Amino acid sequence: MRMELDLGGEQPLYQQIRDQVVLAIATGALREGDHLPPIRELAAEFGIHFHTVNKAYDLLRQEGFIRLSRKSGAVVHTSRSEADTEVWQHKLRLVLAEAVAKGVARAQVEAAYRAVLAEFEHGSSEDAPSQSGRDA
Amino acid sequence: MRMELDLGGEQPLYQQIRDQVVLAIATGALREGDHLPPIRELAAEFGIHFHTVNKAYDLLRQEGFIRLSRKSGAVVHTSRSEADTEVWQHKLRLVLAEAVAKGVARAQVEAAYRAVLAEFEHGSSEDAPSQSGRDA
DNA sequence: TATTTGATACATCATATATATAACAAGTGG
DNA sequence: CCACTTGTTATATATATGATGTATCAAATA
Repeated sequence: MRMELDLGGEQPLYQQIRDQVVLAIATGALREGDHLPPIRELAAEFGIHFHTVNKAYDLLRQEGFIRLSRKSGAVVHTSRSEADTEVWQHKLRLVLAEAVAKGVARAQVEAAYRAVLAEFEHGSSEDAPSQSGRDA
Repeated sequence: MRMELDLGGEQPLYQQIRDQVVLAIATGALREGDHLPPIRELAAEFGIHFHTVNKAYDLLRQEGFIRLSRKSGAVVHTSRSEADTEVWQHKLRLVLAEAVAKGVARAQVEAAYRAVLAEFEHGSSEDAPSQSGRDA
């Protein structure tokens, strides 16, 4: 997976990493069982400290997106039962509120919604192979 | 409008205030021309410093949701040309990515989406929604 | 003039972010 | 056994952000 970080951006680096991974999972660039790069390796790639990457990975683990172990490193873990739906539903409500409050037409909101879901429609078996770190 | 702040919460107070106002506008609780409470008054109501409220109002002004003046105070300003669509579209993409990455069924995402938009349907202008919605 | 309004300019304190260095623990392979 | 990689943890430091405190200013108004 390719990742882009905005050094000196408004958003924290660990949050950016976390978001990129979530997006990669949603688009299918990362799938169940895929390995994320080791924290030191990813840190070196971006020229940041491994603690920052570690924080991002730890956050992803807390949210249930990956599993961490000294044995297998960071592994994508998508098979999740219905968990905290309130979290993303609240975020969805807020972002839609922003659009509506800004007077964006419902049709345009709908179009954006469809476009995003279409982007995340990676069926079940296609996509490009994930070339990240090591892989089994 | 009623507002609830989570003191000591994870999110900054000024961000919470900003979000509450945006939500109020989306739901129709706040409309074009409505006045927000003076910063000192709102600060006193929540027991926080007026600087915090001032920061929230300033953020809302930057985003174009309200207008500030010593004359009229803080006034809701919804009639706005569709400008930065990239901002909320990017947020929408991320929040939908979270849901998809967590394995939430598309039907459930759709239901949440419909429910939120229905909540924001305060019979203003815009285009009518496809009346094929159902409950969550 | 006195009051209300947002706007600013300082300051302090606490927390968050990011880096730096070091060490530890578990697993792998020469 | 030893070297290496992996995530994990512990300090420490520097900077940025969040929130408060105090004070003042500027424009509008009663």
